[in-house]
Amino acid sequence: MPPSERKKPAAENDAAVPKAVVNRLSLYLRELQHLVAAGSATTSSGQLGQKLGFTDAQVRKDLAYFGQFGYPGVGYRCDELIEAIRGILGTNRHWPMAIVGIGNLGRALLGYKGFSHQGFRIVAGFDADASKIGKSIEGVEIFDIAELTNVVQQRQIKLGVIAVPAAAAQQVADQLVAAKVLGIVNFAPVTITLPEHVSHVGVDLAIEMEQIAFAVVNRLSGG
Amino acid sequence: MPPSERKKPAAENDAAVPKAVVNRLSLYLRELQHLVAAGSATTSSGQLGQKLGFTDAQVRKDLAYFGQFGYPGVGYRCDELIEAIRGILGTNRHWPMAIVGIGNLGRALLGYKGFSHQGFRIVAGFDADASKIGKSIEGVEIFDIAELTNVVQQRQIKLGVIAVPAAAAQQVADQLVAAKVLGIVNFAPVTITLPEHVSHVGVDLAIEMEQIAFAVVNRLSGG
DNA sequence: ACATGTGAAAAAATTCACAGCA
DNA sequence: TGCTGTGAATTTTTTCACATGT
Repeated sequence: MPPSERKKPAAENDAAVPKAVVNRLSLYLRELQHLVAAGSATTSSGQLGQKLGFTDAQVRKDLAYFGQFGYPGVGYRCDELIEAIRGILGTNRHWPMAIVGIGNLGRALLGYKGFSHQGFRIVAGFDADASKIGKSIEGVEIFDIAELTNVVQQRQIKLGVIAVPAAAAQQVADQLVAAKVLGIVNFAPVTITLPEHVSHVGVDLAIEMEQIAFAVVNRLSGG
Repeated sequence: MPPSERKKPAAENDAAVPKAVVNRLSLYLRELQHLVAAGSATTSSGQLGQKLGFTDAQVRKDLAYFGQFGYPGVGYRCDELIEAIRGILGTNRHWPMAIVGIGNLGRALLGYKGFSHQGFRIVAGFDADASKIGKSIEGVEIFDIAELTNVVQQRQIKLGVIAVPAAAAQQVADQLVAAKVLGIVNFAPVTITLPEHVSHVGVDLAIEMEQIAFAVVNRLSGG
């Protein structure tokens, strides 16, 4: 019998969960999946923390936001903790998603293998370039961006990924919001403005490089 | 006369600068460059913060880690602050870099236009696949990964980008370290272990999607 | 008048340290 | 014994609020 929620109804309105905690949760999940692939059945906060560069207390405190998942004196059963974290993150559900902008980055995202394991399925691509429309790339149909609202509704798309140039990003974001996606990941190097009820995450490849440059210039090893 | 450093020698050993501060610095820089492109000569902590969703005090405190860059009663001169931040981040230098792994993502990175504006120049690609070696993609020569050490030294490559499958990432990281790169950006979905003196940043596309899933499931709008 | 820069206060996140259970 | 879960202490980060400079 898994101790899934000996106390807390997993993600109650207790307190706002810091974004950093959610990010670490994803790292724990990734590490747990590697552990299972390597044949481990159980692990501990100490082992998990060591692999990722966190303290054992941090691992336990992070999990404590959501419930009690371990066995005192023993540790955590990997498969149970994986399922618990997937439930918390929502990656045990199906997430139909669309990529908008089929340039170099858009194509790379269409072919990325890592999404399917966490419930993300790319069910449409969009572009304004007539030479791409109607084609199928990596098994995904590419539509005219003018069809976005229709296709998002027909295919029940919940998440949109913006991979267009900066100048077009806000307009694409507006179209995705109008089509009623629930969340947006923005790869364009610009800040987009969205209504409160639409979640978003921004990823800027140049900014990641800038972080490494700073770390090097200041001789830091941080990750 | 810019007030560049009325007090602090920009990035002294005062105190460790939080990673979150450095990340926001990159966002300020991006926003300032958009402001200049839009014709603004000056801005203020309030305006900058509003565009990015931070308070004015936060913007000022972040900059205060590195010196005094503003004019009381006036604000900041965009061009001066841009140069100051570029100096802090180190993006006013030249950063020869290499992409290891010329799959979908590697190719997208080779063609990414956003790097050159911040001093990053891709001067080599590496792959183990004989059909790619010797070719030129997006104007970048692709070498056999066995040549990594030689090429890194010949071309004075300072940063390495890992875009290989998870199973090969640690080995590639070790090769980059042996070739004496100063920093590594890892796109493989695995935690890599590096010596203390090599800086690193990890970017996992699936984890970014997981963050959006969590935000949606918990009806958050955070970015 | 207006916006910076900065001590002081407040809030948040992390680490400590130990009771309790397997 | 070994490891979790968690209050308490500590450290870090953010916000406040105002003296200072233009």
